[in-house]
Order: sequence, then structure tokens, then C-alpha cells
Amino acid sequence: MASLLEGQARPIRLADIAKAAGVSHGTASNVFSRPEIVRAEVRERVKAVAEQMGYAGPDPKGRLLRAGKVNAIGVATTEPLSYFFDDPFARVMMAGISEACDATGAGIALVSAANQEKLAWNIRSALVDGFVLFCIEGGSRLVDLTRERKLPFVALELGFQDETVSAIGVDNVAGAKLAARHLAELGHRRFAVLSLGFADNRTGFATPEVVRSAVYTGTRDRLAGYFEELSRFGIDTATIPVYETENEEKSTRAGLEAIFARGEPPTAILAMSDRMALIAIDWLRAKGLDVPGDVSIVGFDGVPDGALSTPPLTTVAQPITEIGRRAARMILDHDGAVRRETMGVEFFVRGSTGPAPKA
Amino acid sequence: MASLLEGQARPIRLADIAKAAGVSHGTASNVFSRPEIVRAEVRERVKAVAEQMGYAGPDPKGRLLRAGKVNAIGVATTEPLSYFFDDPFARVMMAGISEACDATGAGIALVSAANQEKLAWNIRSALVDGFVLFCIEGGSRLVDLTRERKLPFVALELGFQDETVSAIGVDNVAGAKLAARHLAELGHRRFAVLSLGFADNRTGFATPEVVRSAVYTGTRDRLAGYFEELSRFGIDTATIPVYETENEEKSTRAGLEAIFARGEPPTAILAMSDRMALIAIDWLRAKGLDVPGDVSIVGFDGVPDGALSTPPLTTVAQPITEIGRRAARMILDHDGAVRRETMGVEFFVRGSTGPAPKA
DNA sequence: AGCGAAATTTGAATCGATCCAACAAAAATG
DNA sequence: CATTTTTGTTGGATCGATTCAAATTTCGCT
Repeated sequence: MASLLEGQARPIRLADIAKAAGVSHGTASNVFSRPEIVRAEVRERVKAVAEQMGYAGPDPKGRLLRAGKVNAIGVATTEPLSYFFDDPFARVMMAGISEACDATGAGIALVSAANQEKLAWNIRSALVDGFVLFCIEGGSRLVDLTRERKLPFVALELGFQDETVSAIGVDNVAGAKLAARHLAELGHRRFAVLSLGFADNRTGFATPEVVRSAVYTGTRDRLAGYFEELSRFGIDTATIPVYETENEEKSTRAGLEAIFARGEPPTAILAMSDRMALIAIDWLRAKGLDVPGDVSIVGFDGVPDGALSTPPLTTVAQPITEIGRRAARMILDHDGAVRRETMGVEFFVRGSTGPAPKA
Repeated sequence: MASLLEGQARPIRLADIAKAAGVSHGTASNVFSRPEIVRAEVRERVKAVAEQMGYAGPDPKGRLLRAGKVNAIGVATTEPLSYFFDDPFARVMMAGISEACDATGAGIALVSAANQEKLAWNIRSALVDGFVLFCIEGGSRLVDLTRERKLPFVALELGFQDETVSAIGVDNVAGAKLAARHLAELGHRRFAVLSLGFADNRTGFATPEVVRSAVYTGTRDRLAGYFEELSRFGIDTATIPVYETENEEKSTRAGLEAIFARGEPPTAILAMSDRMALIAIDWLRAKGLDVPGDVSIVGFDGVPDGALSTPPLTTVAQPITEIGRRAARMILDHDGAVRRETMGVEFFVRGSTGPAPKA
């Protein structure tokens, strides 16, 4: 009885087993971690004692300190945890990361937090061997926070000037050009851009000034790609409205309102994410505008949902799963080097784009 | 130079900082964990030394051992890790778990493994305060493995006789009855059941013997609910084919083949998961059969995809998110008690069910 | 029985922090 | 100025394991 109550109060340690079985803790440890080097008789005795005392097996907390390696990678974002399961882009990315982790038996720790302070704490105290960072809104702070841990980490999206951080992303300029050329070739001449952020916490029409001082160079590059290609077709890019959203419902709808409130509405929308593109399709339909009859839309990302929408989305597809796989592997077999990989994109022409309406 | 190389070889510990700054390790620790109790002058000096030596801050591995609490819950399954991001049921469940974790700032560790041995190892060495178990195929082994850790855990789906394990699930009998009654009232008289497993690694038509000796009582209960309600309508349940699948594509299609290969095909299918129901809709369409014109189908789960299929799926909806929330909370504020919660279900009549075809 | 080799076992050291009782120094009080 | 109180600092103990060189036991063989 008494022993039962004591058991409740303080979990049994390996040392307790050793003492009870009359062996050193070295031997007791071996019984669990390398049973083959312990004499059978002793091994069974120790195991019996452990069983009888209700020992839970070597506590990973203790083992960890000695071993040093956690065998898990952290995946962090500034969004709430549910982002990993809700967002289509994140989900495909996680599938790639999962694959790489499954292959080596590593675990995944999801790190996030409601507010800044908790995020900092969670990053600081995450039990992981390295991080994969979802660098969306607030990505630069996430990088700073993570850097402090002095663990290997990879930023998804090479949205940073900073060449000292490992990153994997796509060729934004090339992808954007593909999208722009496609629309220009269909005869479109009046454009609008639904843009990702150039810096944190911004929303609204982006001025050239904002673009020039962009923190997120990925956003800047996509815009540069759009503009460069459109110029080639003789289009005056200075007049194209570029609306910065937070890549979610509210600001995207606000952006569309703002864009269509101006005179001469666009016949083509370049969206820097499928998310925004899909929201745009929905918004346009609600306004009674036909896609692609009245307005054509091109997305960016290549999430599975894009193929299922009505009309299906024409988009610049990133090799999302492959990016995830590589990111995870970069952490798993980290060699101390900083790597920056740029992946190619594919262009999927589907139903959301068509010839420019006859004016 | 030398110090730089040494720094590479062995990460700097708090003790190194303490020595270099000429304070005790106790004080050095306080500088980081309770800065307010250290004299400003000392605090700044220690911080400066830490910064200069490239200290990464208190290592959570060390802290953990003292603190005892990880502040993360493990979510485990026998499926590969990608299951959490691919499977609609899992995703909604994870959203609920995420919510509860976000609220308390806890992290989520995903635990899984390709093979049995690795799974055992991963469960044994997961750094978590408790587990939420996805008890699908192989659930009983997962429970056994987890029990050994002597940490709090909750089984999702009260698929176990074992009243000593905490679990959250739905009222399977009531849910099944709802589905059966709906179809019976629509005039259906010839049924087939796409069943979940009664025990591990089984597939094919289930005999009454198999049903009687079910390991997964959740499956048994759903079947019992179906049968009880159908009997009430004077239907001879003994003739109803019950095909056990592994709740995935292959075995479900095999089941449909087998069911429709028999004489007198069913006009109504009771599927114990939306997954199977959706696969069935697809299979039937491919066979040229109309849903619900020729065959009606009722699912079970209430995943979001069911609302988007063509036709949208009539189904028994579990409060999945709420189950996830509660499961996580059960671990987060664990009080040592074993809890078994049974949640109610809702019945959504959508487009996959209609009147029985005139024979 | 005696001897060296092989197989086991031991116990101190280590991993990297936090906690806390005891002590010291400075400040407040009589 | 002596005494109490407050504030800051110290260093040993602890969390729960693993590791490894050294000590011990066992075994095979003559």
C-alpha cells in the first residue's frame, strides 16, 4: 500500500530499480538500452523488478540530456497551429516534410503561438534538432528568433535578402513572367495585382516607394517579373494597381473592392497566391462578373484546391511537396553549410483565364 | 581564433558564461530566467559576456530535466505522418486539438512511424506530457505501447472495451440508427454495409463470429445500431452483407466489387466512414449507377469534403472539432482520473440518399 | 590448480540547466 | 551606532539518464 502511494508521488527512476535489484545503475541502464551485453540472469531479474515496481522505462527527458539529439524537427510559423491543417499550401508542404521525416523516423514538432511573447518562448524552448520556418507574414522576426537558438534552420520562400540564412524557394521572377506573358498573349491590357506583403503589417495600394524598400524580396521579385514581362508588350506598368493583402479573406476582398472602385476595371488579375485568386473568383462571381469571360485570373502556388474550383485555376505551380522534402532533409542531414536552393516552377493553364473581352 | 574553434566544437553552456563573467552559475541562471532579481549592473555584464561568447540561451534540454514538463502533447497514430495533413477526418480533429493547444501555448508533437519497431521507439522516446491517440487500424497496440509510458493519454473513438483507458467518442449506436432509419423510411429494403475493422488486419465479409469477437467495439456498435433499426422495419439483417475494409481506396473498392458481384444488389449502402462512402459514390458512378437514383449512400463522420462531393453526402456527423478540443484539454489539464466521454451526433440529410428505386 | 582471455559489472563523470537554503552586503530602523 | 530588514549572491543538490575506463568475474585450457 505504502509503496503504491509513494509511487504516485514520485515516479520510479532507473536508480530505484538498480538499487532494488542490487545492481549498479550502469547495469540497470544497459538492461534497457543494450540488453544483449547483460547476462541473461541479471537482465531478467532487473526486468522483473522494473515490472513489479511499475517502472515506465528510461525517461526520454534524462536520455535526451546525455544524447543531445532529439530526433525531431520543429516547424514554425507565426500563424495559429491550425494553419498547418487548414491552409492548402501549408498542408502540401507538410506532406513533403512528413515524407522526409518518416523516411528517417524523425518526429515533427509544431511550433507557433498566439502572441509575440509566447512565440519567442516557444521557439526558445522547442525540443528539436532544427527548424523549418514558414516565412509568411512576420517571417523576418521568426528568423531572428530562430537564429538565436543556434540550431540549423531553413526558411521556406527565399524572401530574404539575407544570404546567411539557408532557404528554399522558387524562381519568383520566372514564375511571374509566365503568368504575365500568358495574359498578355491572350490580349489583356488592363491589369491589377493582388500582392503579398512587401513588409509586415501592411495592406492597401503599394507605392513604388514601398516596393523599393521591400523586406520580402519574394514579393518584390514576383512584381518585378509581372512588370518586366508586361512592359515587353508595351503595357504601361506604372498605371497598374498593386494591392497588398495579408493573403486572407478580409484584406483580399477589400483589395478587390478598391481595385474595382477605380475607373476602367481590369480584365486580368495577377494574384500572388492561389488563396487570393480563389477568393477573387468567388468575389467576382458574387459581383456578377464572369471568370474568365469578363475577368481572367492567374494564381501562384499550385495548391490542389486550385484544380477543383469552378472554373479551375490557371496558376504558377511551385513544387511544394519537393520543397518540403528538401527542407526537412536539409535539417535532418545538416552539415553546417548555408544552402540556398531555387526551384523551378510550372505553369498550369486551366479555366480561369481566357481571351480579353472585346472592348 | 582558438576560442572560435572551440566554440564550434562544443556549444557554450551557462556555466561557461558564469565563469567568464565571474559570477556563480546560480546567478547566471537567474539572469536568463528571472532577470528582475539580479542587480542591473551584474545582469548587463553577464548578458554582454553571453552575447560576446555566442551563447544560445539556456538549453531547453537542460531546463526540461529540472522542470519535468515539456509543454507539448503528442498526437500518435499508426499511419504515416502525412496522415495528419491528408486525411479529412484527421485534419478536422487536429484543428480542434490545435485550438486547445493554442489557447494554453502548448506545442504539438506528431508521433508516428513506418514500422512497428520504430513506432514503439518513437512512442517511448517522445518528449511530451501526454498523448492523444488516433485509434484506427492498429489502435489496440498503440494503446498498449502508450500505456507503458505511464503518461496521461486519451484514445479517440471509444473503440475499446477497456474501461481503464480515457477515451472520447460518439454514440455509435444512436448514430447508426439514424442512418438506418433514414434509409428504411425512404423505402429501401436491400442493404449492404461497408464496415470498419472488427479487429486488426482483417478484410472481407464479416461473419457473425467475427462481429461477436470484435476488438473494436465501436465498429460492432455501429453495426448493432444499423441492424437493430432495420429489424424494426422487418428487414432480415442476417442476409445483409457486411464487408470489412481498411478504410482506404483499395479494400473499399474490393468490397464494392464483392457486394455487387452477389445476386440482388443493394439499393442502399451504409458506410461506417465518409471516406468509404465517398469512394463508393465514385465507384458507383464509374459503374454507371446513379446516386441516389439507383443506390443511396449514407456515410459516417461528417467531414467537410462530404458537403462538397457530387452528390453531397448524407451522413452521421460527429462533432469532430469538439472531440479534438476536449481530448487535448483532457491531457493539458489532466487530473489523474480516467474519463470516458460520449458525444452526440447529428444527422445531415444531403444529396446521396433518395427513395428506393421502384423494383 | 593456475593462467590469460573474454565477458560482465561497477561507479564516477557527464549532459545543462534550476532550485533553494545559507550567507553577505546594503539599506532601513530605533 | 547597533540591530533588523531587505536585497543579492553563492554553491551544493537535483532532475534521470548514458558512458567508459577500470575492476571483477567467468570461462577455457593446460
